[in-house]
Amino acid sequence: MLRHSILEILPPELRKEAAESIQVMRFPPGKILFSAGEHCKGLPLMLSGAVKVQMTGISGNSIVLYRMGADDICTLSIGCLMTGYGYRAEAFVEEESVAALVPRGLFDRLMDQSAAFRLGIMESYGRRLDDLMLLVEEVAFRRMDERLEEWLAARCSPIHITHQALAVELGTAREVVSRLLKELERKGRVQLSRGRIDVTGL
Amino acid sequence: MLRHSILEILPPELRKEAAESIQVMRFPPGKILFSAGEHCKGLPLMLSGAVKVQMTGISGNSIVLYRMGADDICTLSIGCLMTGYGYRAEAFVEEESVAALVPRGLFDRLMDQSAAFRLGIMESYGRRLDDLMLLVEEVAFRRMDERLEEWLAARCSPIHITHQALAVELGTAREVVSRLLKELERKGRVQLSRGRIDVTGL
DNA sequence: ACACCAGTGTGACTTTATCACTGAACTGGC
DNA sequence: GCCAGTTCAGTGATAAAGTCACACTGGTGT
Repeated sequence: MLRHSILEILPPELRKEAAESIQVMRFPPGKILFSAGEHCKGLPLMLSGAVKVQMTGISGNSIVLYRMGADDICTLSIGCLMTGYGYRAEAFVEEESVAALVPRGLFDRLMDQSAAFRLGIMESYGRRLDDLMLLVEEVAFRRMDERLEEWLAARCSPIHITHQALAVELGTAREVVSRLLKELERKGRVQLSRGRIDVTGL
Repeated sequence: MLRHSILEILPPELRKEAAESIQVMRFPPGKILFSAGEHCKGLPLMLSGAVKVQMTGISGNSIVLYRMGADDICTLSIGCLMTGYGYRAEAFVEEESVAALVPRGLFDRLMDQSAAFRLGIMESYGRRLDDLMLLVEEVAFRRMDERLEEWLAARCSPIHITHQALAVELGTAREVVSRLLKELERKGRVQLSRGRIDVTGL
């Protein structure tokens, strides 16, 4: 417990409080950490695993905004905690994850007393901002076929995903993904089957 | 000097240090606060005015990411200061602005010793994150004609802007804006002239 | 009065999004 | 095994948006 991450380098008094008030939770893949509209119950500090954060527009379409991994603090939750508004996005556990749920009071004390904790927070914010800026640029200006090929090239070959899920990754429509993939298959670059893409050469 | 904002509620010792090490600067409209690739020289804390932050993609197209106003701290600069990387975007002064340039050392001390300052930082980050998430959704899923009409409706009538600049606001191409505006003019909703749009009814 | 140039208009074409529907592949029950 | 229900994938038709190329126009300065 509390073996990892930012929390292990706290000064002794804080470590004690942390050990007492922090809830460490384990989330299985598929679990929804929070959904849109919901209110924040505590600040998740990721100790391990992978969580994707995605958002659904008024149109009903969704897009993956970014992913959180070990040592990330959920910046979205900080915002919700501060403002009291509900979440604007939803978080979906992709790989078995362990997260420490930091209550508000402790969070404030940590911010007050640990420079290392503050640094961790700032880094998480920085990463998120960067991710989102890059995403805006991608979505606004880059071509779909390029983005799709990059996405495919970035993972290892038997990729298990549906066209619908891939469309959410890229922020487009399922049909668009289907057509582009079919085109790639015609060119002999991938091989398609239900729920699976084999990359044969990019 | 230091009459405003977060800085006026600091404890006395910090106020003194702040007054000594902070440079208050005045920027005229049109001035570029920083551009892409540049390195961060100090943390701008906006005291008044308006600055727009925009980014240019590899394609050469640009998009306005968000705007900063009074009491905003430039979150992008925090990231640059921490990581040492250059800016990914550029900041353009729209209205005469006054900003306090906080050096790194003072920033760390402020974070350490002022809860109010920390809160201000977190709020700025929260706003930015929110702005960007909303923008991603807009760009990815919403129709251009709707977005254009909303943009027009949100300001008061003789709007002085070129189609090119409007395209950057919305993250699209100049031609698209020209055509949509022409269409609106045909419908009698706006009246177009060089560098100017009169909204006659939306 | 003329040259120059930023700003605008538009045709032709490509890419992407949307709608509507078909069929194919898995699932669970019987 | 066979069938019904469901999820996933393919595709035509059409509309919206982006790209490229080029013409025109209104203002500026000389």
